[in-house]
Amino acid sequence: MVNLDRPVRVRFAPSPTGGLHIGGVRTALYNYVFAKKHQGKFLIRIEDTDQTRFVEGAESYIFEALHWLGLNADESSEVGGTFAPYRQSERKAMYRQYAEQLIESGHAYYAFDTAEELDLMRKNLEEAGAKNLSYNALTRVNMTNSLTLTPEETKKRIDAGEHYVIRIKMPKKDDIRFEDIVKGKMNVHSSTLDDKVLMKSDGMPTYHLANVVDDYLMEISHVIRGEEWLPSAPLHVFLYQSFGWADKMPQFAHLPLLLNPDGQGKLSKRKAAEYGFPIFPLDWFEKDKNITIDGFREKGYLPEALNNFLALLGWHTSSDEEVFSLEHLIEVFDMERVGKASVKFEIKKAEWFNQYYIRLKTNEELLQYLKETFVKLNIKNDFSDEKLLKICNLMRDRITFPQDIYLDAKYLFELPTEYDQKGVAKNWQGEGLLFVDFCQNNLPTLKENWEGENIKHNLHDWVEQNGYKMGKVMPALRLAVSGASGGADLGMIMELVGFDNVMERITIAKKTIV
RNA sequence: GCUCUGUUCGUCUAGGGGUUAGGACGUAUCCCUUUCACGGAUAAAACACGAGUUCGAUUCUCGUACGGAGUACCA
Repeated sequence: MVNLDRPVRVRFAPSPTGGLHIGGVRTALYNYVFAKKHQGKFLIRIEDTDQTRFVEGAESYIFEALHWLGLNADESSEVGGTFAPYRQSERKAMYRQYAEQLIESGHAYYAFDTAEELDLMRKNLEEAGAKNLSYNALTRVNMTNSLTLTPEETKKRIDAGEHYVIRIKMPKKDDIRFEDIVKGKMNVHSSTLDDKVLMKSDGMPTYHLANVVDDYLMEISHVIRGEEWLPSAPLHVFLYQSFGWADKMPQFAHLPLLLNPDGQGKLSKRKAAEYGFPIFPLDWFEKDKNITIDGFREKGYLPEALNNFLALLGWHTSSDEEVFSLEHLIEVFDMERVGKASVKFEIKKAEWFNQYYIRLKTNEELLQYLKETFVKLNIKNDFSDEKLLKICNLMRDRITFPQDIYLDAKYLFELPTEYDQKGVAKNWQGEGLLFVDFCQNNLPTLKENWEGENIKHNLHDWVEQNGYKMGKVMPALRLAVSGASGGADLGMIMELVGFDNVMERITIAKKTIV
């Protein structure tokens, strides 16, 4: 059950380590929608406690992506807020006191073991046939920490500037229980958990500490995150208890993971590329490799389509309704209806949504896309807006992406360079050729009234007068004019291309097609 | 390995002790059309397996199989 006893405040907490994974985008979406649904606040907190993984530009990328999707934060490192700062690196100083509080209350301890010693411990444990290789209640008694050292020795080492970490002291036997909104009742025995590091030797907190402290301080009511966090949730619960914050503990909701289309593993960059779809919302430039990873936006996906598609990956209403605007999603969303099972990411439906939302656009909006495409592909054209608008109208029902207005109608902008093979074999003969000749002779009579509908009617009349079969004859003309066997209304194509151009195309076709 | 977790058409899912197991995407066919789309119609397509409980189980329980996650001084 979703607990709504206190003001809803949720956070999306990405790490600025690279492009934002599409799974993270979905997490942000669910957080946003949940917050808005309950008149709550949606915050974005940057979890940059790992200085070695920090990537320049990743944070601004995250904000740009979320803005594009309309998932704007009420509080964040970008817009600020009463709980600022919202960047953990800027909160560094405040974590230590909490870690020390835990040491004082006996819930944590200092540990001086080096990486080598840790490796050695694990190796020995493995050789001894131990099934649990972790730093825990059993093994900590053999390690170098404030539990095995005298207080004096511990102090001496710290004062001497020796590197140390602070670890949680996980109880030997204790049941840790909590209720997850999507997974239900959880019960984990503390003996299966380890003494996770809370404070790193560089003075930075680990995710676990920072996350719990910040969620508490920022009065987060619900933690909505990916299922990969489920195994560490008991640790987080234990931290709340250890701090004495049990009554302020947020409610957890662990979202099912997005899997590769073949179901093998978490959705990965590699598999996404293999299956030919983006995994990042926006283009992401990887400096070290000097390559750009495709983004949904640049591929032509509309934000409303992506949101709609993502919303349905792991969530569904009890009705058959599947088309939701963000606003509508906020109305109908219900966290309790989030599914438990992981979800395979198949792009097909996203394409369908894109096509669907494109058809909802006005011709004027499509015109903007067309112009953007021209700029992007460096295409020059001397068509008037009036003409371009007609092109948009002509193409709107047959495209999946905005750039298709141009890409699928190239023949409107340039002379055909090749002719559809199958079409030629099938239609460039007999009646078809006769009809093309007929058109070549008679089209000039329409020059003064060169308009799609008029051309079409006359074409139809001519077919009838000559006793030709429409299906035999029109494809040949189409071939001559556009080079293709399929496509938009031929009359309109001819109007848009223009009389002189059509005549030229027919001449060229007769010369070129053999 | 260990801990956690999951399993309804190809995919996303609805449903839930007695149903013709519903929808959407995709696929196929048909209608519309000069063609391609759009639109409309139709079809093929699923309860992982085995026990138990029950008059009855896809639905509840337990196992099995298979999948996923975690297992760092990363988040």
